[in-house]
Amino acid sequence: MTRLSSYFLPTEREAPSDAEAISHILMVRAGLIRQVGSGLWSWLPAGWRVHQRVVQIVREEMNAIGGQEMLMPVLHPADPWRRSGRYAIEELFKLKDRRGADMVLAMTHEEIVTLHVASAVRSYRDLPLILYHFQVKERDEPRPRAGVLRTREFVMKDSYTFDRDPAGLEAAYQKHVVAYDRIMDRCGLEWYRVEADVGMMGGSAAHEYMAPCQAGENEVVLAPGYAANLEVARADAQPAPLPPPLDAPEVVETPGLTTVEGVANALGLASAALLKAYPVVLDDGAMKLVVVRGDHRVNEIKLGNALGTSFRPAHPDEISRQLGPPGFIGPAGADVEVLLDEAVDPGGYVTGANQPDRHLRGVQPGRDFNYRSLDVRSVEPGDTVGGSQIRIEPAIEVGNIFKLGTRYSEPLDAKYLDESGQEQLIWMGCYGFGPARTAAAAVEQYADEHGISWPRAIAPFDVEVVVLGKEGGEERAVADRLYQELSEAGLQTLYDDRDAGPGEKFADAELVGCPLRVTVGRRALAEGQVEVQVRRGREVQTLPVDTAGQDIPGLWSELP
RNA sequence: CGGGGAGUGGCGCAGUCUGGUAGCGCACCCGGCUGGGGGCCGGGCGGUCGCAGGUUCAAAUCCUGUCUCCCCGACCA
Repeated sequence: MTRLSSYFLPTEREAPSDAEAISHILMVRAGLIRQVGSGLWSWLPAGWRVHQRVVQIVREEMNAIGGQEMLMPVLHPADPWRRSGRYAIEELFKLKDRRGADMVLAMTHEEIVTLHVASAVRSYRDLPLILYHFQVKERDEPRPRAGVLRTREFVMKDSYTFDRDPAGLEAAYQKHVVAYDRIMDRCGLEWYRVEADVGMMGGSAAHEYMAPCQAGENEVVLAPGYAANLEVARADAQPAPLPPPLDAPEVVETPGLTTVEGVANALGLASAALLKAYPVVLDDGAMKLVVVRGDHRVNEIKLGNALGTSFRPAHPDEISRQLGPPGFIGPAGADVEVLLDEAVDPGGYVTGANQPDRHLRGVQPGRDFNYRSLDVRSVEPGDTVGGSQIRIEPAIEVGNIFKLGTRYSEPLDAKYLDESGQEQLIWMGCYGFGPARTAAAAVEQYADEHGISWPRAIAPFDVEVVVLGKEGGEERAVADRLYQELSEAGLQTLYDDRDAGPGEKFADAELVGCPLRVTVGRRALAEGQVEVQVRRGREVQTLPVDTAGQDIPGLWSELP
């Protein structure tokens, strides 16, 4: 029984002045969320209903693949985090208890769940396991933003799988693919499963579930049969327009021209006819010269993955000492290993001459310098995959699945005995899902100029009954009865029984965005009808009063 | 962390430059009218102007410090 006259749904006519993202503006205006501090949000009753609906869908799908729900605390002793090596993470909230013991607020639960499994699992007979919980995560984000899109505290479903070997992990991973695909479909979002960076954590595979929308912080690269995070995407570059080859490199004077654009303009060439040199220093102190086409950009994540180690850009003095004047360096004659991007086709290019105010033209990879070939560039609009042009779209990451391997079982000593009595490390996977981001993504994807338009599976209410006319009038009696009938038919119904004008009620209903709005007013009632508006598209139809209670549930079940 | 911006009733804002004891719209409360797209009339409630010092006869306004929030970028195990 939810009557708006006594329900805490504080809608606002105006957007918060500091909000930019659509989901931020609308979720606040619709009375779903309220800010407490930077990156800290309360969920008001209607907003929490949305959150809980997403949670329930996730729970059902996790249970369907054999997940076992549990609950672990948010406050942890620091020790397990020291053992796993994650205590140093800057985002980790650290505090002390009254005795001065170091504590942390959990950003995820690998350490704790692994310890439980380590202490309870003895035998291969105890595996596999899928454990999960819904729990608050705490992260001291450098920059929270856009309402509930990026917060310092949020509820996450995190599941962890424990298997005896890589094949078992693969099976657990595939189960999560199935569950997550279904979750995304059921929530009514547009989504992509994309290849993702496995990071420096040494995992072997990762995918992200992305909901495309304007406020997204990630970029996904799409082509028929292909979807990847821009961080790791590979594609074929458009060919570079190159001048005719030269028999040998020639020096050209380029005084003061230290940018690709400047040199290209001065020589009347396209940027793609130049090579860009990017000196980096690896962990072991070795300098490498990364070379990409002039119109391309080095992708530091791909570069790090290709190198298998972390690195930093070389300092200007290091460049001067080992290569030449910054702005005029190039691979020809360089005294460090050259890592040439795969998108550099054979041909003669303009490069830095490693001398002040000079470039070389007609430099050919292989002939004029030796190199190792790697894919280290960011893909760009115009690139193709399998002959089709790629699209690059912003998206919100709402879920991720990740093969951890033995990253945690090793430091935390999670082992089992196999059939031959040998101790073996447990193979783990971890899988996150954010209900808050799912809700925000749905707002972003389907909002129109009137407000939110929820997918029916995650709307705060299935249907909103709006009654027009005075207290005690016939409209009220009909609406009261309809509200009763819809509730009994199993629809979660919000009843706008406030003493307010029609304009205000319609505006609020469309702002809050329940998939159906039923209007009981004098005009249609005179014909024995009520009006039903489908929120998405705002089309209105009329139904006979007498059968509306039976017809509306069917209508609702047809909605997206 | 770098750059930019903002803190004045619940929300959105003006007032600050040029100091004189706080105002507008919406919301809210009371009464009446109205009743199909945020309606009208009348009467009200509500603010130590983020905080702390200082200057001054007098500070929302000037000075110093500090806290908080937002946006862009960097970062995001």
